[in-house]
Amino acid sequence: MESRYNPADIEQKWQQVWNQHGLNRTSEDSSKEKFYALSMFPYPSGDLHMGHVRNYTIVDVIARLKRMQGYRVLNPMGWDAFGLPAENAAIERNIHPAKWTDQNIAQMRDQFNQLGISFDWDREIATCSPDYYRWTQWIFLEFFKAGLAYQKDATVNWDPIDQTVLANEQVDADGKSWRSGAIVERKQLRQWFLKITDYAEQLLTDLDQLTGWPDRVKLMQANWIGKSVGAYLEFPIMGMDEKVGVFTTRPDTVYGVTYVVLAPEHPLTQRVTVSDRRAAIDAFVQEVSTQTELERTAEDKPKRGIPTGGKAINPFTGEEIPIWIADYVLYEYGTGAVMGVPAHDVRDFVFAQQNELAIVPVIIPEGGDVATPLTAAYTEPGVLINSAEFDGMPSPNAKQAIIQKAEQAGWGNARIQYRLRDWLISRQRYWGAPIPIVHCPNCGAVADADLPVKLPEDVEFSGRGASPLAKLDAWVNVPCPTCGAPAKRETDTMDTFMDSSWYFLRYPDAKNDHAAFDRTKINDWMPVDQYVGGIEHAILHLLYSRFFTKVLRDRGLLKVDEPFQRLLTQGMVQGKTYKNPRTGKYVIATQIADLTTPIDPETGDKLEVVYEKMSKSKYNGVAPGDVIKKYGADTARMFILFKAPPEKDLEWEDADVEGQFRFLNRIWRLVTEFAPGSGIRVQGSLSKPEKELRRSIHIAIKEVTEDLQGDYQFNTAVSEMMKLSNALSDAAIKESPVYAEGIQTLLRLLAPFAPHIAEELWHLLGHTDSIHTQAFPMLDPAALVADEITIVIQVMGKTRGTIQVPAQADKATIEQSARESDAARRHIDGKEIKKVIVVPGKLVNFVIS
RNA sequence: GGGGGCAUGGCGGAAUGGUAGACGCAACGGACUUAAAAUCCGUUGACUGCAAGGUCGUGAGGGUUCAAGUCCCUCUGCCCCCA
Repeated sequence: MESRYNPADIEQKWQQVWNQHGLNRTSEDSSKEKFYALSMFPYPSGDLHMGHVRNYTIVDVIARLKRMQGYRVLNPMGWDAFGLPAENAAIERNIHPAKWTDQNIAQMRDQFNQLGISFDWDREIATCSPDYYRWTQWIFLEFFKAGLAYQKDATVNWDPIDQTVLANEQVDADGKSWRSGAIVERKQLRQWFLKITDYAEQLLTDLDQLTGWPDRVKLMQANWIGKSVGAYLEFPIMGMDEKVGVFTTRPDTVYGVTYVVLAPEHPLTQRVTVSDRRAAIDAFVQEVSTQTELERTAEDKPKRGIPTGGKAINPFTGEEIPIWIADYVLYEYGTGAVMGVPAHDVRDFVFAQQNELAIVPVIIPEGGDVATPLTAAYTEPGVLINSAEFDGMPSPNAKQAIIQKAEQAGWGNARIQYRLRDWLISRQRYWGAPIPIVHCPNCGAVADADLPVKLPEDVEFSGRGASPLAKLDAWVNVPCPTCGAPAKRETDTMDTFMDSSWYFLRYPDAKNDHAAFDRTKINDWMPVDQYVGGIEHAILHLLYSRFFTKVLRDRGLLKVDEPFQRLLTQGMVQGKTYKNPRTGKYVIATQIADLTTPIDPETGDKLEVVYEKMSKSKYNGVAPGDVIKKYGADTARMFILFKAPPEKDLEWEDADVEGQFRFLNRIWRLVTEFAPGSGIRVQGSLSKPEKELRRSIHIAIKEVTEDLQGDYQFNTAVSEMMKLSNALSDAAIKESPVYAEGIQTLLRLLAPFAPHIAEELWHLLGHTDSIHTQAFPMLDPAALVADEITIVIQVMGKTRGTIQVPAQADKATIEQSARESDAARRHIDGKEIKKVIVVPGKLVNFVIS
């Protein structure tokens, strides 16, 4: 039975067999419990990279494990196939986005199969296919019907040379267009939004349901939603029947308001500006309009603002206060205006000092004094002063009391505000799902229920001018679905996050051509039991998917509150880079003479060796195909699983890949050298070495099973298999049925991790059915029982040695043996023992004087 | 600036408050070989000792405890999110 382990021979063979037997097809056996394993679907760039390999390997182990544990498992795959790169390829290489995307998908599907990932390809989806995006459009219309989709003006990046709208990714760090190099302008355009803010509170509170999510992801979402509790207050404008509305979390400081600030874009800006300030204000507004939000609000930048000349009244004090505009106040955020309380807000303090605005302290520390003049803002809660009838009141009470007064007087009310803003889904691009709306001069925006609204295929891609769709008159001009009058199609397409916010709902019923999904099927399979993907999606994709799920639930289309039960965010795969610390340049490894003391071949500088995310520009990428060719998919999988815990970054190291290849070779030899024994039923009494080996076997089962429960510690699971493999090689009882049990157990433990070699060896042992249809090894607790156990001897908490005692020894016996041990006597003889702590099964600690 | 996380041998990483460094990589020594590769056996935290053993040791400092990598406080460094 001797042969060499040659992955190339066996991997393709088994992949074909599994395919033929439909081993990866989702079981519909309703007597089994369901398990929905999901990987974040990739953008079909054409090349599988190591990050993908890691993601999909992790999910595949889980899926294979759950199948062996008797679940019916849904493990689907699809393509997040709309988006900019396809359109760029069209512009640059004159290939149609659809064709380019299809080619890439075919290539990547092939690469997936080489890895031995057990996807159910019968349920494959591509978001760019009309069979799919017709339902994206349908879901958009559900939002539209529910009043959750609306239009308003918003800012876009505008390339003045190419006369086109740019995506954020097409604007470089200097604010220039990727194509024309022109400075990008900001322009207002009427665009579609989804009212995610209506669900802000639910999206926040339901985070508590997500017990299987990493805390930091939940925290990131909570921060993103950004709930703040406070008050809405209105400041009447002098000489006008208008008010400036502001939101504040500190209504207790309202007596310290010495000015109000409007966002430059605020409609009131023009109206409150006095004539001799007009020119200055217009110039400022113009200047600010070219700045990005980040530039305007960055904390290290000076806050710039100018007075409008207009005045408002602080209704609480009755005093006149100036109205300013400033770059750091954003119109999109909150009410687009803020009240200035320099004494108690850091930013306002700086702003007031710069601009010589009044600073009136109204809060002092409890039992403290007013520092005059104030040298910094006092931002803590405290006790009110200079606040009329509220003087002496502590901040928390004052907040309530002041809100109450505002409500009675009609000056404002309590309000909760969220940082979260409505989701802008319009994209002025071709390669996306068209928004199924017709604009009619009589009826306004009308839903086009005749889905799909297909993307026209005969389109010209120049990267210039309006979106390719807007230029197709025949496509744009249609009769209104309601009144029949000549009308125009919406030419914007949807943000690709729309496509990916519901794809997990399509898999359970991927081929349905009369509905997005069948209610029974969706309620059967949802929620996803384990979702795995990169941390980069911690906020947007996951938040949008949660939002969609809740809206569809409220439309009566499904039952779950939350789409993803458990979430695992896997770490990056990093490659070894050689970096010149002086020039900051990366050097290709093959150009370095001696890798142990790397020297820059051009400059002679000593190179730094660091691990960074794999990328072409850093020359540190490792192609999955190359690794598979050299070592096989099983080795690649084992390496990735063993090298680091799944949520941590993983440093690609060729020597460690070799290590895993060696391990699989050891298993290969172990099994091929083993003559199948007399069966694995263990009967009668076992010899001592048999008992010990059997104990090792069942410890491995226990540890691997525990490592794969909940937290998925693949790295330690692999090391437990290594221990078992070591124990089997060391065993002197190769003829024993216990040894046979060990070999078979090892293979079944290994099957989810290295599916090909496990299958091959399983068949070499004479089995005719697939190892992947076997039950995962079950723990026999009786096998774990040892006759003797090791007890640690400590003196004053320091370990001094160990003793062996019978497993069933009681406390007194253990203590007695411990006292008599050499280890203890060396340190306790002649000393007074003050206390003895006996932890049965663990240790004895002597406390001496 | 606010919030969160992390820090363990030469390296990746293990350790329900109970023998720190499992498992692997690298390194070193040995066996096999004409030689090498592969494989197998052994050593490998530091210091000390002929040995048995001892002392120190999980970023730094303090604390709780019979016992701390693990819990609490302060600090330093790095990473992430938000601003």
